[in-house]
Amino acid sequence: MPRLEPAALAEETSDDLWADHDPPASRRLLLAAVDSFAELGYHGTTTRQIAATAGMSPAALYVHYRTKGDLLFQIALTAHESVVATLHAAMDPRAARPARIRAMVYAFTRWHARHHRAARVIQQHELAALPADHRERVYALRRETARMFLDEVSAGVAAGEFDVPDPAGTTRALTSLGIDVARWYDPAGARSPEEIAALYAHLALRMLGVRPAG
Amino acid sequence: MPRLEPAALAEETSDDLWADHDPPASRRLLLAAVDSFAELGYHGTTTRQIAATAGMSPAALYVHYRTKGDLLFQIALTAHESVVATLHAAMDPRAARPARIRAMVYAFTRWHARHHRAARVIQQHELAALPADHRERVYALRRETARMFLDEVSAGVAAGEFDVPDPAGTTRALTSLGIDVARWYDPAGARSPEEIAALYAHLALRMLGVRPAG
DNA sequence: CAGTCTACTGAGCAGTCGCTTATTCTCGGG
DNA sequence: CCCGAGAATAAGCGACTGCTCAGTAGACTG
Repeated sequence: MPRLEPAALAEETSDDLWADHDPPASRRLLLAAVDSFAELGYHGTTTRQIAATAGMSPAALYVHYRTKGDLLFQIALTAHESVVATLHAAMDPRAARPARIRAMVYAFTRWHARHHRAARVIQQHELAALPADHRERVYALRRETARMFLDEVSAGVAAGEFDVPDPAGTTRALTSLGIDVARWYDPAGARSPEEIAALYAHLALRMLGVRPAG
Repeated sequence: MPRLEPAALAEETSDDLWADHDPPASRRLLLAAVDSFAELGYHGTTTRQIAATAGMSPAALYVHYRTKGDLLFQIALTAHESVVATLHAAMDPRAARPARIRAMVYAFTRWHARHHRAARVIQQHELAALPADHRERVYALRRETARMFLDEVSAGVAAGEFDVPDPAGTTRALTSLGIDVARWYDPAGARSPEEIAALYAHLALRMLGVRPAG
């Protein structure tokens, strides 16, 4: 099991995705929406539920958000931007290749465990409920994430540091592994986000054909 | 890239999950429901949509199914039973360990690509819409699937054939990888279910620390 | 040809949905 | 003390939801 530098990786990005969301009432609505969307789905959640969870009347939601879909868009945009920021922060340009991709997988996986509620909302197929232009903004961030992983893997293959017959497919598997953590992760479960992330970073290096150097 | 025996693996289970569902009208409703649930989610789908897709009046649905939730249950049960059957068929008791787990990952992954619509329905968190006893029957099948993989990995570790520091976590990763295929798989995409399955079987062996024997 | 059964439909009920509107509350500044 | 402005509410609109039910069409029985 590879050792990671927990201190260096721990706090690149804020723990609370919605920390800088003001005013407080608007933030409470967002939090309520994330929880409810994650558990019951976008269509399974009513605006009345969200408002009630936030301790407000049904109409209060429309003081802060134009529509229910607008709430979903705010969640999706914030979450995807956070993923991209987390990845950028994890990529130390001075680090060697295996260490860098390890840090990326670690950060990516840990993000999906920590923010599993938000991650569930955006990975369920309910982004289809968004208007096309909003959906496209989210997809652009998603493509950026995929590209960061693929560039790193491809460069490693070109440099002979990775042994990967199918870089695109393997990269897809790498990211898929991290994303799916949000589906099954249980805060009451045995493993912490950091333990899962460390395991997955280790598995990623194996998938890339990196011999365990020590 | 390991070679798999496509002939031996290809047709253990029927291609059509709903083949033995009679009468035809009931089957058409099921198919319509799977498509619609997969695309719009359980709560995002209306009984009128399902009936219309099946070419019937809204009330016709209730001739064949007690409730909308009953439709979801039939889908979930059929799909999960198919997964278990597919896995059992893939486990050749005479095969050596690495070949057996490779065949399991191959079959499991290919199932999730082939039946990505059904897989999406049952993996979205909408099984929560089922009554507790029905949900429990589905979860039992899911536990059986997980146990089959864990038993195989554990036995391989005990026999010294696999090099796995964390068998439970690695097994979870193995299955998670296959399940998540249903989320991103696109029939119009570059890779066939068989190609994805072969890649994932290969990656699984790497994750288990099996040296590429040839 | 009368009687029976089954698959199916048209019409609609009671309740809920997202969202709007008119009104009241709250509170800092003059 | 009153005022203006944004935050929040009560009430409710029109559309739609899952589901029901009385009734129809058509194939089978005797």
